[in-house]
Amino acid sequence: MTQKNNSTRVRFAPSPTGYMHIGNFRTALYNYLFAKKQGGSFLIRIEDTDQTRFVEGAAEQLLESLYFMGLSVDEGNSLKTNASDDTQGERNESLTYPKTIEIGNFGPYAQSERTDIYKKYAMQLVAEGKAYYCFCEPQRLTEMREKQQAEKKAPMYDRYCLQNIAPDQINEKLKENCPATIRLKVPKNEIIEFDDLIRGKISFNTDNIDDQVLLKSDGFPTYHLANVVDDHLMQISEVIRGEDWLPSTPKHILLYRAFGWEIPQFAHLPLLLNPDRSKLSKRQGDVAVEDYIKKGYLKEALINFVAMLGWNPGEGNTQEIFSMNELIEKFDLKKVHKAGAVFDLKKLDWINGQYIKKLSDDELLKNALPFFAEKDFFKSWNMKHETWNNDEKEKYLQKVLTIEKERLAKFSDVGEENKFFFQDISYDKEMLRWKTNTDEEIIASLQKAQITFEEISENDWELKNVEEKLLEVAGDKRGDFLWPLRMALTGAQKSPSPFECAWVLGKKEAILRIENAIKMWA
RNA sequence: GGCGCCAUCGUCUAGUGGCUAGGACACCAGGUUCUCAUCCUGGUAACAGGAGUCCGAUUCUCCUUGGCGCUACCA
Repeated sequence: MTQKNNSTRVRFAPSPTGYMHIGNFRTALYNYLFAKKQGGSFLIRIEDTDQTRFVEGAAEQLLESLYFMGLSVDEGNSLKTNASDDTQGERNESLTYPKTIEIGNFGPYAQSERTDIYKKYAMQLVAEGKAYYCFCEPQRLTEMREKQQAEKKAPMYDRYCLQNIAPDQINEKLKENCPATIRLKVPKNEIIEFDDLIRGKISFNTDNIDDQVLLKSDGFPTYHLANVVDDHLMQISEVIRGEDWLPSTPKHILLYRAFGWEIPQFAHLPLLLNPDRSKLSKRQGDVAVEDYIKKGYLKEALINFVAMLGWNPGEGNTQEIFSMNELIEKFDLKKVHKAGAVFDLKKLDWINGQYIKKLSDDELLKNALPFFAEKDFFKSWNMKHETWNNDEKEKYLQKVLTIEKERLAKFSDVGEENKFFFQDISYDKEMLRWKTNTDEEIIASLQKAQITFEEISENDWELKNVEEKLLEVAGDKRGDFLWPLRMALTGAQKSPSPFECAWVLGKKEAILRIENAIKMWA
C-alpha cells in the first residue's frame, strides 16, 4: 500500500477471464514472495486488451481472489477494501460495484485505459522505421499460413505490406480508414540471448521470429506491446511469469531494444501440470482457486502446497509445512525448478489435514459451518431440532468437529463419515455381535451400558467422564462390551470410539439408542 | 513441421565428481485401550538410454529418446 524505498518492483499481470487459475495464482504468489523477500513492491496490472474476451466483473473477481488469499497489493489495481480496512482475507459481501481502486503513481493500471499510450509508442516505432503498417486481411494471412505449412515452412508474415506499399499509398489507405495493424520489423539473422534468473542462458535466432503485430486494427495493443511498454513505464525490475512466455521473450527484448529501454530481468516459472503431464487445464479437474476454497481447503494450506510445487528451500530441507512468513523468509528464485510439477490432490489433502488439526475450536466451527449448511443430512437434522437455539446447535456441531478434526481432509467432507450424529440409524441386529458372543452376552453388555449412562448425570456428561466410566465397566473384556455399544450408538462398522459418540449424542439420545438396540433382541 | 524448454522413487522433491542416492505424499506390513481415523515403527519404490571427459560419473559435455510449451489482429 505504501511506496517502498526499494527498486525491486514486480508485477502480477493477469488477463481477466472470470476466475483465478491455480497456475496463475502460483505465479502471483511467487511474485509476491519475491517482492516481500526483497522489501520491494508487488503490483497488479489488469491486461484486458482483448475486447473479444471481455467478461463483466472478471477483473473484480480476480482481485477478490487475490485479496482473499492474502496477497496484499502494494500498487496497481486493487479492491477498495484493501486501502481502507485491515480485515485482510475476509470477503466483504456488502461491497457494491465498482469495487476496484487504483493505488500508486504509475496508473492507470488497467491496460484498456492506456490505449493512447500504446498508440503513441507504436507510432514512434513506425516513424523510426522500426515498425510498419500492415493492411493484410485476415483471410489472406490465413491462406498464406496454410500455404507455408503445406510447404513445411514455418508460418511467418511475408512482409507484403512492407515491400509492396509505397508511403503515399499508406497515407491514402489510412485516410480511407482501411483497417490496419502495426507490425514490428524484426531484424534478420540475429541472435537474441538473455540470462533467465531460473534457466540461465537462453538464445533465439530472429529468423524464427515473425513480424509481430503490435497494434491491432481495433486500436488496442497486443500483449507484446502493452506488456513491454507498461513494464518499462512502471519500472518493473523482474518479470516473473509462466514458462509459456519463454518463446515470446525475444520479441519483447527486440521491443525494448527498439525503444532504447533498459531490459528487465526475466524469470520463467515451470508450469503446473495435469496428472498426464500436460499443462494444468479445466478438462482434467478443477483449476480455479475458488473451486478449492469451495471444497473446503484452507487458503493457508493451498498456499503452502502451491508454493512447494516447483520450489523448495533446499539444503537438506525436510520441512513440509510453511507459514506465509516462512515462505517469504526462505523464498529464492534460484531454487525454483525448471521442470513442471504435477498438481497432486493427495498431497493437498494431507497438507490441508495438517492445517485443520492445528485449528482452534472456534476456527474449526467457523470454517465448517457453511459446509454443514449445504448437507442434506444437516438440513433435516436442523429442521428436526427446531426447538434448539443456535447456541445449542453450535455446541453440538462443535462436539462433532472435535471428533472429526483428526480425520478431516477438507471441509466438504464434514459429517459425511458420521451421519449417525444427524439422522436415525438402522442396522442388522447381527451387527451387534462381537466375534462369538451369545445373544445373552450382547444383551447383557447393552444393559450394562444403559445403566452406566443412566448413572452419569447430565452435568457430568463430559467425554473424559463417559470414557472413564465405560472403561471401568468394560474391565478387560473391551471388545465384548465396546463393540455392541458402538454399534448401538452408530449403526456403523466404522466410527469414532463409543465414548466419543456417546458424548456427542448426549445422555438422552445415547440411552435411547441403546434401548432401541436391546428391543431388537426382545 | 519449425523454434524453444525440460528430464532423481507413481507424485512433490533433497543431494554430490567418490553416499547403502535422503525426506514427504500415496501404497504395503506391524504396533497403539473394540471398528475407523490419528499417531508410532518398518517396508516396496528413482538418477530415461548411449557415447565422451575423468582414476571415478546420477552430478560435467555431446547425441538419442521422451515429455512439455510456443508457433493468432489470445494472453
